[in-house]
Amino acid sequence: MDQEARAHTDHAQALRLWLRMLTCTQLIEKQLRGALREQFDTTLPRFDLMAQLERAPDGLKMNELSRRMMVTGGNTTGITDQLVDEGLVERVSVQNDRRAFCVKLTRAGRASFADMARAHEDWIVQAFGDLNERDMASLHKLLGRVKETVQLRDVATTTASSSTSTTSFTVSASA
Amino acid sequence: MDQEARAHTDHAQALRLWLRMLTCTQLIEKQLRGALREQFDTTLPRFDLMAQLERAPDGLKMNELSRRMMVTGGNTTGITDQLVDEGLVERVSVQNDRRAFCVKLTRAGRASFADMARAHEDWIVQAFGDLNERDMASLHKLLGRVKETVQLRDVATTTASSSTSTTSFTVSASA
DNA sequence: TTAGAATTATTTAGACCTAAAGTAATTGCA
DNA sequence: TGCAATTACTTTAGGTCTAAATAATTCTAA
Repeated sequence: MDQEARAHTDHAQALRLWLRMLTCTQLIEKQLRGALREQFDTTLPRFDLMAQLERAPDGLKMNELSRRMMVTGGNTTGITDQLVDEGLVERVSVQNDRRAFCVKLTRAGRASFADMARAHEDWIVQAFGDLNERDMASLHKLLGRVKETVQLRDVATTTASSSTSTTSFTVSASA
Repeated sequence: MDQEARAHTDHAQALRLWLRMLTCTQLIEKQLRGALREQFDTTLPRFDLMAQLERAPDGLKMNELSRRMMVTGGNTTGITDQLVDEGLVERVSVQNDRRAFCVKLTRAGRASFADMARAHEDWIVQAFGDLNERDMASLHKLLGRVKETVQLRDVATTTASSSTSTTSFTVSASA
């Protein structure tokens, strides 16, 4: 009975926590989206793609770019197409693999991103402006544990669903 | 110089924190989306809409429903249409205001939601499974402060943008 | 009372995103 | 070598989401 009561509280607590986390993320995303639109006439996914490329000066292959953005490949294709049309990004063919492209920021892309990144940084700093360094560190750490838990689960489920009825060897080999 | 160095660290810290928070949310959302699809052949927005109605037994007007779901009205119209077609939700006309509808779960909708809510609860509890009650309380509290900060900013910007160059009277009147 | 402002919901155009299927190139292996 | 499996990317179909425009109703104030 005591145990059941505690279990019940835990569930409600976890649900409340999830709702709050979702709300925070959505509010911040909404603000970023609006500000990017107003001040730079662009969108969050386009900014995200360019941010990934900025961190990878040698460029990224499409599949790696999709993985880092946590979106599907088809989606990445579309956004890359736009940015290529606008001259902010370029597809470079890869030596020894004619299937793959390496996507890079152009000079114009780097310049454009630099402007946006400055503003973006300010927006984020303001969003967490009520927290001091210790608070941020603590939040970062707690979220790190959540991330680990969920990532493990993610790997487990995708492995399980992509290999129905296998030996333990196959599972450990693919993991 | 010392101050500049600290400011720089703060910025990087806030950015890392934001990226981690975004990643966590996206991972959990992705898992929920997949599970709802596999086990109940439905989607996250549909589930969210029904969850809002479950918490409001008297039903909600479309604009209030949109506000709570934090999406635009047009979006809510589309999802509501689907659920009405499937008999899970109903639009009831409102007394004294022929513009408005009150959206409610039907009996079938409540039953359907009850099943999904049980599973949803388990998924969320698992996502935060590595945290004990104290961790969750601490995370909840920190996110609460972030939420307050961002919500204040949100109100400020929407108010400002909807009233260009006005007297302070007009601002306070529309707020 | 009545014109204009505000509110409520929907429609529209377009971007985003996914899952699944399709195309082309590469690798592995018998 | 030949061919199956894999890999890289794109295309397609359909749901989601936004911002802006539209239509209907209600409110407000002269």
